[in-house]
Order: sequence, then C-alpha cells, then structure tokens
Amino acid sequence: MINILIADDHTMFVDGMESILKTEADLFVSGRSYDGPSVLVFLKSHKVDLVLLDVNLPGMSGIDVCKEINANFPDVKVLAISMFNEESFVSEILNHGAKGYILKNTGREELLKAIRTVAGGESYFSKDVTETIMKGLMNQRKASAKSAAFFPKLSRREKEVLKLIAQEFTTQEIADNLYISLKTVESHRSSLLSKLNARNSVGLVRIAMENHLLE
Amino acid sequence: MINILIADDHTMFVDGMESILKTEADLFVSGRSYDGPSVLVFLKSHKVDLVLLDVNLPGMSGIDVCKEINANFPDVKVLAISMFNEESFVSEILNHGAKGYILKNTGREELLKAIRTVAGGESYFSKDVTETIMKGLMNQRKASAKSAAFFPKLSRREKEVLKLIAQEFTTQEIADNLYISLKTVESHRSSLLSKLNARNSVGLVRIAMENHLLE
DNA sequence: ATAAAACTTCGGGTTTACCCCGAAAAATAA
DNA sequence: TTATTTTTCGGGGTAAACCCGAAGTTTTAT
Repeated sequence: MINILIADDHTMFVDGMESILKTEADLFVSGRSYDGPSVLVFLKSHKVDLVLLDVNLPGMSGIDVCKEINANFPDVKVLAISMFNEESFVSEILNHGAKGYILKNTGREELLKAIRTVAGGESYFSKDVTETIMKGLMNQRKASAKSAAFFPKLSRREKEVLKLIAQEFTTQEIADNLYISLKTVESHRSSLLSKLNARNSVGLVRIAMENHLLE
Repeated sequence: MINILIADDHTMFVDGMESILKTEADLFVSGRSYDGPSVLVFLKSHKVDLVLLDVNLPGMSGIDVCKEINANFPDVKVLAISMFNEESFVSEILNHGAKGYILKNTGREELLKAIRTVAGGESYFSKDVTETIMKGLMNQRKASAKSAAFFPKLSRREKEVLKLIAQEFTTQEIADNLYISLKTVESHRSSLLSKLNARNSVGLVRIAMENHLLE
C-alpha cells in the first residue's frame, strides 16, 4: 500500500487525480494540501510514502517545499508535477531532492507508472522531460567549456557592488549602502567592467545573469 | 441529458474531470479534444450541448476556438476554464461568446453547478472571477497601468531599442543603427523605463532577461 | 466619424556614468 | 618576507544617460 499526499492548489485537478488513484488497490490518498506549509504540517502527523507535488504552489514555492521535505522527512519520496516543461524548473527541483518529474498532460497509465516507480525508490521522468534535461545538460557543458574556464574570479567587494548595480541603485546609493566613498564604488565598477569585458553596467548585469552570479 | 465535450490538452486533467462527470446521471462526456481545430471537427459530427474549453489551448487559442464555435454552432454553449484569473483572458473570451468562466482550482460541486447553469442558458462565473471582472470594470484606467506593470506590451520600436541597449550599445550607436535621432532613442528608453517600472537601463535589461523578452 | 490614446519623432537642460590619472593602507598569496 | 591583489580614495574631464516638454502621426475606441 502506497500512502500518497497530493499537494496542488487546483482543486479540480486534485479531485480528478484522486478519482484516478482511487481505482487502484495499492494506492491510497491519505491527504491533500493546497499550499506549501500545510504539506509539512501534514507530514508531521501522518505516514506518507510519496508526495505528488505541484511545482507552482502558492505561498511557498514547490522547490522550497521539496527542500524542506528532504531535510525533515528523508524517507518521503517526491514526485514533482508541473504544467510547464521548463528546464529551469526541472533541474532546480531535481537538485532539491525530487525523485521524479512529470507534466500535467501526462496520461492516466503513465501517472500510475510514475507513482509506483518513485515509491519503489527509483527515478521517473516522462519522455518530454528527459529531452529537456538532456538539452539542459548539453547547454551547461557548452557554457562551462566556454565561459567558466575564462570566467574571472570577482572579489567580495566587487560582487557586492555588482549585486547593487543589478538592483538599479546609483553609484551614490551604493556608496551610502556600503559606507564607502563614491570614488571607491566607481573603482570597483571599473574593475568589473575590465574583468567581465563589458562596456557598461548593462553588460555587467547581462553577464552576471547569464552566469547566475546574482541572487 | 447534457452532452459535454472536454477540450484541454492536459490529459491528466481531462481524465480527472471525466471521472467526476461520470458519476452524474444527467451528464455525458461525448468526447475529448486536445487542441483547438479538433474541437470544431468533432462538433460537425456530434450533438454537443456544452464545451468545457481550456483558454490556453495549443495550436489555436481558446479565444479563437470560442469565436468559431459561436459562428458555426450557435446552440453550443461554452464554459471557459483556465488556470489563470487574468482580467485580459476573462474579458476577451467573454466577448467572444463564452457563457461562463471558472478556474481550475474550482471544486467538484461548483464545477457541476457551473455546467448545469451554463447548459441551462444562463451565465456562470466563479466568485474569484466575478471579483476580477468588477476590478477590471472599476479601474479601466488603472487596469492598463496594472497589467502594464505585470506584463506590458512594448511597441515595435521599443523592443528594437531594448534589444540594442541589452547589447551594450550606446544611445548614439543605437540611433545610427536605426537611422533616427539620438533624442528619439532616448525617448524610447524613457518609455521603456516607465512601462517596465525601472530606474535605469540596468533595470530594463534585468526585467527583459527575466521575462525572456530578448533574442 | 470623431475623439482618445498610443507611437514616433525631436530639442534643451541636468545628473550620472565612465575614463584616465595617481596613490596608499590592508589583506592575501607566493 | 616579498609580491600581488584588494580596498580605499581623490581630481578633473567627457560622453552618456536621464528628465521635462512637445508636435505630428498612427492606432484604437466610441
């Protein structure tokens, strides 16, 4: 018997999925959650084998929920479900402990197969998702072979200044924020322009975003 | 007996909805479509009272499908279903003949009520949707500023200028490239700053990248 | 058809970013 | 310890970005 918690804010969707699972003898829907925090609350007091987790939950993102589940309930498997076959979504939630990822346009049979596979300890990805991951890996290698080797390392201060530039602060505002002189900030920006081979702040931010240097 | 056609590309969702409707004696699911054109094909050869139409269909948008249904099969009622409570979606599809609009986070009972109401010739909107419409009607002016803050539509010239800004070109270089005055480019940038609610070009590029507005 | 809104096009004037120069104390690496 | 990088700051200047306003055109709505 596999105890399942469905975490999705779309009631109609949850209703439908539950009526699919109800016909299976080895599957039992032990609860439903409509937001992130209540998932964690539910897990504290119920025995759950697998969480069907919507990636796009209100209040708390599915990624954060997944992270929390893995930290506090390592035995609970997570099967991520999403509307979107987005590379960023897929790779991010997989890096936070999800064992499978399927799309909402997945058919009944594949859904059941995915649930049983993940509950059994293995991973499951639908065909489309696999393709997306492959593309992501290819691009990653291409990007790392291309830029990571040539990417200069930035000092602590430079990173601080860069982040503030990306947040649209003026030089004076950055100076005030870091308690340093306007001229010092300009010096850091100048170093950044040189290191990142950019012509202006726009280039700095573009390069920073392309290399996930912010956040 | 109400004959229903479900038009949604999310198989799992359709499966679920069908199993909900199957339990009702007066409702009969006479078909399912996974894209816009097949809806129209199906209607030619089957008697359908109501179409449960996903607004976001692949290939042909739900709005266009709705328009075609009303033109060719005026007796067929349309109940629009969507993930998003977006004012633009709601008002647009209602202006093209849909008799009701509900969200995918609607519960089982409300779904059944909506189907029977629309099939009976009346209109039905879920509570959230009604609020959205009211807000839209109340602030007709602020509606543009509101949706503009979320996802503003940029003019052809503005997009051109934005792309060149993101490529680190100076205003003069952009002017030369587009064969317009430096002052005109600055005017476009100013419009962009206002529309995207940014303080400077760095913000423009950050927002553009976050929304995949470039390339 | 006519009014309203948006788009494209500019100019004048102010603020900010960027550049080149130089330099010294502090932290880090060799 | 010595050498290198980092962090700090200034003076002075140019080019670019940004703000305020405005007119003609096009598009949209009534």
